[in-house]
Amino acid sequence: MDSAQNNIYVDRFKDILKHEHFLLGIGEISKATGVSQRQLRYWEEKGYIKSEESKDDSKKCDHRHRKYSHFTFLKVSMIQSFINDGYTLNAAVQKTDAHSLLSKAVKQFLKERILDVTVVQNGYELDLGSIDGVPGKHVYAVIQKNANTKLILKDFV
Amino acid sequence: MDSAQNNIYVDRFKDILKHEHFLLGIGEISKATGVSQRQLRYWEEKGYIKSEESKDDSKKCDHRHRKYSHFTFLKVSMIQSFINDGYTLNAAVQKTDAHSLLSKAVKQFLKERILDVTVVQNGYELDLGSIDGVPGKHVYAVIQKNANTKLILKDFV
DNA sequence: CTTATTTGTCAATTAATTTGACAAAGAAAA
DNA sequence: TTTTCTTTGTCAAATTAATTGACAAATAAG
Repeated sequence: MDSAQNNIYVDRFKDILKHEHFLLGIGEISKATGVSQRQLRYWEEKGYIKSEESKDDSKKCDHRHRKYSHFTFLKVSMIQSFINDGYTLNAAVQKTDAHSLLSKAVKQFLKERILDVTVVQNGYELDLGSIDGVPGKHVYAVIQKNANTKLILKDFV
Repeated sequence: MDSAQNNIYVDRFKDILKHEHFLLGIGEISKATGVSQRQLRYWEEKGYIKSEESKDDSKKCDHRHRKYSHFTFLKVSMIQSFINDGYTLNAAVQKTDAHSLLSKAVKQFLKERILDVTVVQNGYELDLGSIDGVPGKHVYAVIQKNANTKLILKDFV
């Protein structure tokens, strides 16, 4: 992956990361979050969460299985986290909505800042690009199995 | 989110990121990747990909709907990307398997390096922690809507 | 205590997936 | 080219999973 093999894989990976968009069924959301299907349907009825069907009028055919975005999955996880700590449903939703864009920001970071990838011993090194005030260098994240991920500065040619 | 509100949300978010584990049905994988359900079943039959059912003997009950991990979703996306460019199925799988751990490395990075989150104008600032050779400072990712995500160095108290 | 919100459960219906089989298209080999 | 092997499409019958609607129970709020 250091040379020619590099772009053949990395460019595809970046492209997949950038465009990935999958939906989850109610059963999968329920299992992964611990929120029952009955709760999910009720929360949707009350407008706290949205399924693709409730967003798009063209998909509003009866008896269609609900599909949820990964964004909604995280939202449900967050609401449930607050509920587990004693918040009411309404309060949990309010707390969750206050920073609903954080998950999108993290995705934006990944899409914009993974510039390149190199293979290293037991892992990978991500090129995160330049950092303000340090010209001629890039920040790299060194990610290795059984080691703490660390950041380093290296000359960028 | 700058003060007391902070941890109430950020710690939950980090925890959710760290432990999120959802599965996808064959229909969702197929729609999101453009690979037909017939192909996915065949690829599994040939051992190129695995569903949860094919991993875990205890789940090997007949007629159960297949579930795939996000890791497998990315793998299928990658295989399809190679196939779209003219690779045979076998070659596409080989190319894909060569760096199958990259997606896990990226997840590891997120889990280990998002130390804190602060609200800024139109976005968020992620504390990515210290960087080798620059004591007393942390790297921050400033993520704003309608702006390129940038990295900055700031004193860390 | 009374009312409103939220969730569990059941039954009947509809949707989505499973398996198995056969055919057809595509790639590799003779 | 011809033959063979790999890969995918399609169909039907069976099975699993989700849908809606309703009622009851549990929980929170007034």
